Amino acid sequence: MTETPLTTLEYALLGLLALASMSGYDVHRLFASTPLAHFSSSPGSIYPALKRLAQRGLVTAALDTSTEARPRRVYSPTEAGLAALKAWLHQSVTREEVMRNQGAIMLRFSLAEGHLSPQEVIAYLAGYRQEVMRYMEELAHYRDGMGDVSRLYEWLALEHGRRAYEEQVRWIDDAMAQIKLKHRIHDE
Amino acid sequence: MTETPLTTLEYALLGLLALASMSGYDVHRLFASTPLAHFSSSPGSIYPALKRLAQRGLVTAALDTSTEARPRRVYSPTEAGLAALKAWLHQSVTREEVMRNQGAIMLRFSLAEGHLSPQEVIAYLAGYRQEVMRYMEELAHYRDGMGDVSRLYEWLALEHGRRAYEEQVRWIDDAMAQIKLKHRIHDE
DNA sequence: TATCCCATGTAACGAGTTACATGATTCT
DNA sequence: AGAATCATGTAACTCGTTACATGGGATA
Repeated sequence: MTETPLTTLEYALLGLLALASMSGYDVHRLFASTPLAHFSSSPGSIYPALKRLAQRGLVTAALDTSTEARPRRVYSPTEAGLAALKAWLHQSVTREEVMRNQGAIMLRFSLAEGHLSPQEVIAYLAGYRQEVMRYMEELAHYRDGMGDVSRLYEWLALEHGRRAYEEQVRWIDDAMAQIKLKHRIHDE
Repeated sequence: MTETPLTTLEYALLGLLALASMSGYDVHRLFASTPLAHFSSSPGSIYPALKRLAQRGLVTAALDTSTEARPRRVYSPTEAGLAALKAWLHQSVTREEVMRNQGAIMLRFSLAEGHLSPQEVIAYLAGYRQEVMRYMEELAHYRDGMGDVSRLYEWLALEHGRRAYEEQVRWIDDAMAQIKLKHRIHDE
């Protein structure tokens, strides 16, 4: 097998279609109107991605020839598609993602509804927190090696990054608390 | 002319070479060791990018045949290269960048040293602040339209974004204060 | 002797962007 | 009547990623 993994966009599409079957144009409108995950709404990215998913057998297209001038292709995930989505949602946050693919981390989180149990989501966030903390230590170590603050702008840029990660940890803590509250989960 | 703009990576290279002439391998080591701007350190991205810059006449390569086994190609920016860098550094932050290219914003800031006056950097940050505020208003508007908090994870994800932008504003304010302090610039 | 690091590159591939194309329907 | 919107797609292009190639010097 050794199947190549899907792109972030493909997983996003899979997650959306799991929420509700829709056409490529529906996806386009969603991406154009939603500020959440910032994917491009260009047809040149969406339609080919849907096609790829269909070729892999992860989604099926139902032709809606009812009222429309052009037949709308309404996509739904297949069993294999749902399985792939779930497998992806179960992946814990990696250091790599913390550094350069923060979008994927939040995408998995926001698509977890209905696929992961509250306990699993909390475990996911706990892993996320750990990776952020680990990376922040590394950043601090690097900054210590920097020594003088001769180049102010560079130092401030580093501080910018550090603060962003700090804020992430605060958010994680609050998010975990809210999820626990909603589902009446207690520590220990 | 209608020259196509450079990629973020190419501007980063130009900015680094303006700080100090170096070879592709030096860049590789820098990218591999520095957590700052997270570019890939793979040779497949760096060497072709340097080549493109050379073809455009923005950098020149000096062959260092002194002691090395293989001749090192040490790159330096040309006059045209420095001009292109400066033009880029003078670009103010756009809404587009705030949404999906935050890295470029900070890259320009951290490379401004020696190219922009403190006043210009402060103006840059002020523009940055304005765009973030504007975008945050849009986010708030969108969230109000969301209404119920039935889908907790989606709501929390949105909150994550909002907080990140809030933190950015706080950082901008602190950064501006520090720069003003250092250069003894007073308001009004 | 063998393996790692220096230092350069190339080749294949994939995915996203931009721009274009089509044609019906609804708004002005 | 003309413009914008719905709804689909394709083609060219560019850039970055991965993997491979080379070959000398240093290290074990």
